[in-house]
Formats: sequence, C-alpha cells, structure tokens
Amino acid sequence: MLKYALLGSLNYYPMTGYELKQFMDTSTAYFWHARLSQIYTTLKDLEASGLVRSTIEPQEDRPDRRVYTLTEAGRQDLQAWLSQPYTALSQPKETLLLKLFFSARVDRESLLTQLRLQRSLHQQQVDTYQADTAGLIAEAVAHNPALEKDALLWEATLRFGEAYEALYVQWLDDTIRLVEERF
Amino acid sequence: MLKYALLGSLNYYPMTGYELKQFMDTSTAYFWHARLSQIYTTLKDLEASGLVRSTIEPQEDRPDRRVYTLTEAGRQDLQAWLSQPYTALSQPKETLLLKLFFSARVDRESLLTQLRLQRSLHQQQVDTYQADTAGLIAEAVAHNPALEKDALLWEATLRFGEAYEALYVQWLDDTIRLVEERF
DNA sequence: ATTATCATGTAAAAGGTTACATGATTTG
DNA sequence: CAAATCATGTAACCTTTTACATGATAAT
Repeated sequence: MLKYALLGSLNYYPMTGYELKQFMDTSTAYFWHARLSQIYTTLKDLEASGLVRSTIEPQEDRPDRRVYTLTEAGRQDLQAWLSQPYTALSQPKETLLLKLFFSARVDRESLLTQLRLQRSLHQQQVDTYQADTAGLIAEAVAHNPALEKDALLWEATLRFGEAYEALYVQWLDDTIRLVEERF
Repeated sequence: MLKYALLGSLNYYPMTGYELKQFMDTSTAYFWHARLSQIYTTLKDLEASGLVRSTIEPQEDRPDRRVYTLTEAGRQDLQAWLSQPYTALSQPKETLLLKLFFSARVDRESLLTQLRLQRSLHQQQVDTYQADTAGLIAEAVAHNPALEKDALLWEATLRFGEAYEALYVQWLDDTIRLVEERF
C-alpha cells in the first residue's frame, strides 16, 4: 500500500525519495508512515514496473538528487485503486492494549506509570496536529487555489487524527481512574 | 509481538495453535490479530527458544492435537515484557484514510458509496462488540472468580474498541455530510 | 450437496525494520 | 562543538500474508 502513498504524492508534483519521506511525515504520517529505506526500495520497484520514472539532478558536495515523476501508467494505476471500493476493515495493532490485556499480575504502580506515560505521549500528539498540520493545509491552498477539493479531504483525515487522539487521552484518563479505584 | 500474545494467552491455560487462534479472535482480535499459519510457525519458534513446550494428544480421524504449555522461562519472558514500559506510539495504518487523502479527483458518487459502505462495516463492528465480547468476559469470571482483575483490564480494552468504533461511525457521518454539501 | 468446523502444517512472497556506509553544510 | 539537515542507497533480518495440501464430521 506504500505504493499508493507514493503514487498519490507524486501525482501532486515530482519528488525525490527524501522529499517523499518529508511529505508523508507532514501529511499522511498519522495514518500511513514509512522509513526512508522502504521508500527507496519501493520507488525502485515502481520504476521497474513503469509506474514512475526518475531523472538525476547532479549536485556538488552531496549525492545527486534522483527525482521521480509519475508516468501515465502510474496515474492510471493510482486512479484504478482510488475508484475501487475498499471493502475491508483495517486491523490495527495496538501494543498498549495488548500489554494491558495481559497485565492482571502486574503491580498497580507499574500499570499506572505505564498509562500515565502513554497519556503524555498522546497529549503531545494532539498538540502537534493542532500546531503543525492544520497550518500546512491552509498554506498549500493559499499557494494553489486548485487544491481546494484536496484540502477538504485533507482536513477530513486531520479531523480523524484529532478525534482519535482525543479519544485515546480520554480513554487513558478513564482507565487510570479505574485502575486507581478498583484494581 | 505475536510472541507475547501467545505467551500471554498460554499463561491462562495450555492450548493448541487452533485454539489460540480462536482465543485471539474472540478477545484480542480488534487490537491484535494473526493468521493460523503465523501462529503455527511462531509457536514452533517459541518452542525452539524454550518458552513453550508441546505435547501430542493422539486423535482418530483428524490430526493429532499439539497442545502448548508455557514454560517457566516463558512465564519470565512474559513478565519481563509486561513490566517494561512501552514508550512508543503505535503507528496505525488506515487504508481508508490513505485513499480518502488522495481522492480529490474521484467523482463524488464513488466517494459517497465508499464512505457509506465503510459506515455499515463499522456499525456492524459496534454491534459485534456489544453482543459477543462483553458476554464472554462475564462468563469467564463466573467460571473462575480469580479472574476478576483480568476482567477489569479486558473490559478496559473492550471499552477502547467500542469507543473507537463509535468514533469511526461518527466521523464517517460527519465526512459523508461534508462531501454531500461541499465536495 | 455445500459449507463450516476441527486440526495440522509448509513454502513462497510481500511488507517492513534495523543496521550499515558516506559526507558536506547549516543551525543552535 | 554537537546535532540536525540534506541525500543516497544496500543487506540482513523479522513479520505477515497468501497459497498450497489433506481430510473426516456435522450442520444447513
């Protein structure tokens, strides 16, 4: 699926692997992320399949930039994926819940420390969304009004991320209280 | 991490790979799932590491049952993992959000069909939790009152699952309205 | 009659992480 | 002076999925 994250991103404008990583880190990261190493190898595969094409921009004192462009075949593959309905449910892996589920014989204080630590991490995430991501969307539309529809959908995914983090913090608060009072 | 799902489950009582699959499907599945093939190969690895031990119960007309038991080393490994704080944030992969993010050039009706389909799938999940899982926890405690503390934590994870699905349905409703009105 | 359940597994492929390797420039 | 940024990649490993293989019994 990283495939489509890359094709979708390159559909906006040509980018290097490094730039794709940055793009994803500031836009899709909270529902789809990837390491640089995976991005580089996947781009190579996509080029071998003819869905992207790369050109080299020479640079001095640092590695040449390899800029990837979406090909017509790539655009079609992306459109085909986008217009095909997604009939599955994603199956999340939540390490914290897994640990909690089996923690009945862990001592109370360790459990509370664990939960409070997670609370602070998730609270930080909420702050990040509000500060960074919302601003980036507004900026993109200001530069290019043709992205209005895109921005509508970007905001929808952002709303999901915010609601998810708010839910997480709320659930942690409830669970911390539960453990304090009844565990 | 499947490793700990298996060790944690076997800490309750010995099970076969097949039974572990069923156990996970009715308890951890909404935050941790695995296929049978992965369970079988992981159990083999765990036995090679001495964390579980298996004995064969012969059967006629169907494959012999291979029953896995947690070893003392396995119990210690599990406890070590449980008492070690989890300092990361899980990085979810939400295919629906990925598609939505790049869907600005998809036609309105396809988008709405997509979102409505997902709404019905998530609504089903809500119903499943309420019907199935809550009952199983009550049953387990009734059979074995020593599981009271366990049940407290199981209910906490269940509450997360319910809140998550409720959030998802709510977000889909909001997003469907947004697309209807402004896309 | 077909599908679900019980019950085991293996093999190949895909997806993803971690570690390694290099090195100049800019910012704090 | 140290850390972050820019910029590329490869290799080994681990995790997960998909496909294959078998076959009786019970339920619809």
